[in-house]
Amino acid sequence: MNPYAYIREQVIAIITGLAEDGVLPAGMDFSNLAVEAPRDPDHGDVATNAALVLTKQAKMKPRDIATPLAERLGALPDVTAAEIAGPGFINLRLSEDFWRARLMDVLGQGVNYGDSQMAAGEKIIVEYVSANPTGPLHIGHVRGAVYGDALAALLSKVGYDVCKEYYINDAGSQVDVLARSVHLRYREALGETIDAIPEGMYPGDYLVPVGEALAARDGDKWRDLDEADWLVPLRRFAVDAMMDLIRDDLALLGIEQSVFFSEETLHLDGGIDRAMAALKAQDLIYTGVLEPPKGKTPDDWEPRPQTLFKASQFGDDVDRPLQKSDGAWTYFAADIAYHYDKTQRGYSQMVDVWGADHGGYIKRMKAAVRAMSGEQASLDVRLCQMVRLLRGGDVVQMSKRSGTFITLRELVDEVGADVVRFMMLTRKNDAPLDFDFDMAMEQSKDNPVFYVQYAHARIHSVLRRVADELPDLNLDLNSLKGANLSRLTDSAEMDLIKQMATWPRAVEIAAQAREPHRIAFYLNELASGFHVLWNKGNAEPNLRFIMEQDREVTLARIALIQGVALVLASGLSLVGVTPVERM
RNA sequence: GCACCCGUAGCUCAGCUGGAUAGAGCGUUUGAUUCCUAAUCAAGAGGCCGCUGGUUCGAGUCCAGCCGGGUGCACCA
Repeated sequence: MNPYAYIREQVIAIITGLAEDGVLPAGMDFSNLAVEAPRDPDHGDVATNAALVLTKQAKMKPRDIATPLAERLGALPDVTAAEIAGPGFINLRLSEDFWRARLMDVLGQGVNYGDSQMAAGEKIIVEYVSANPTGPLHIGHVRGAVYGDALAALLSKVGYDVCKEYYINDAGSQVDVLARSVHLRYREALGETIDAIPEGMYPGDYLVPVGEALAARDGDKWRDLDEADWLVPLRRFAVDAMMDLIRDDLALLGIEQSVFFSEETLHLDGGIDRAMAALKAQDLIYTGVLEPPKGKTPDDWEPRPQTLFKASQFGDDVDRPLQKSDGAWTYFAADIAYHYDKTQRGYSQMVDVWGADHGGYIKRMKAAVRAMSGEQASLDVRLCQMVRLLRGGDVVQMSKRSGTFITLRELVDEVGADVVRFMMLTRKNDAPLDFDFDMAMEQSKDNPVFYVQYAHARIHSVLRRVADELPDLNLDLNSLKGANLSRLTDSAEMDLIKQMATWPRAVEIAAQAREPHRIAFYLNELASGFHVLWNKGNAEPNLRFIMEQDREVTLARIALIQGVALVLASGLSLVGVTPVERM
């Protein structure tokens, strides 16, 4: 149960009752009515702003609303105190048994605790990574990959039917360059000496095995042909090889997308034509000449008629070209077709995860989605800001040209997938992030991953120990559900239960905001709550988890920390981090 | 020149979509280890929430305008 949602229902029921009794006007709008935890715990367990938000509608003073409301709230069985505070807040204290019942929720639902029906099976598509298939993934891709994957998991948790998708840019000129680079490596594999990789080709060693594989499969079949004869088949071969590489890279982070959508298919099977026809049918395409960009005009600027999409009708700054001067479709046209395809597949909610350098592209893409779906579909673009690598306090400079960029594989090899995933979620996605190698390697509370994992491992350490010391005590979940939780009375114990009780709400808020980093922050706080209780046991031996002379209290405390372990484990798996049991 | 993102403690950042006396970690000062993992915990100091107006019972949060930082700006992907 989500205690805040539950109390909110009670508040609304009471207000409705008061309206029936003529104390308050009927038919008021409750959309702004909030029930949440007050910042200051001294103000109670939950607080509601009901009297404040209704004051205008009811044409009554906040306190005149709050007084009868608080009176009836105070009479609820779960409420031990209801007081009016400040400008008209009502602060409620809930009974300890109410909170203890929340621990039962956790034990009863296990890792499913916190699942929500917020989205009730709605379809949503999350597209992320979508790196060009021209080489292995590097550090710049990692953040979007982790963010997108964690977001997808979070959306599933609240009931969405999520499709995780990768858009393969396999139709542009960069894959021609890839094919030529592979042809070069192929000739090399057949025994030719290649001095230096020419300017404008991909120099990376990762293409050496691709050339070798091609030679092994096809022999010298392609060696002496004209480029026109090998470009298309080699492009396909090379892209497939790169996608295998990329899938392997993603697997290192535990990321597995279900659909890999090829841009090329849109060109081949008429997908672009269909999308363009849909726009044309609404008279949103025309031929025109764009103004030169303000500020710095490109040197080779010349006015030329182009096929344009009326993006400005849908909130974009200017209309956008769909065809290049040579008549070929622009990337934007293909992108429109790709999103059109998503709508045709039944997705009216789309999330795209992009790098911050694509920020200027958002308006036109959202405009296109709105236009071609007749305002039925919406696109949400989440930008991930840059990641700076720090080592020894210095920024690690990276440049593709000098070959000093760090690959995803190198990063995972050095610090491990768990650390990479968690660290990438310690900032909200639209804030720049510093990834500090020294902190990532640190095995202390400086490292947030270890801090949370340590709490989980510590709990399992206790569980092992109690099994050892009290072997006849039954610790399975059913026995724990029978524990006498009224033996949990210490403030640190109750605080921990209250923290667990906020998990369902934390999940929903994070999903609504599409901010999985909130999960990482929640886990840090829950881990902290556990460490506090642990240390309290150090100072006061009667607060330890294992009390050999008092099996009843031991069982209750084991139930408590088992609950914490369950929430930690489900939160960690939500962000894709292993809940280790031993460290 | 325009668009988007950011500006909160010495540093790095949260702040639950408008709530009460603005929080955490690092760093700093002080303290806790015969004890279930001290890989941890407790306490103190530290603030013009970039600036100025506006909206209202109430603004770090919303709006406008400035200032400062980042990203991007026909046909490339």
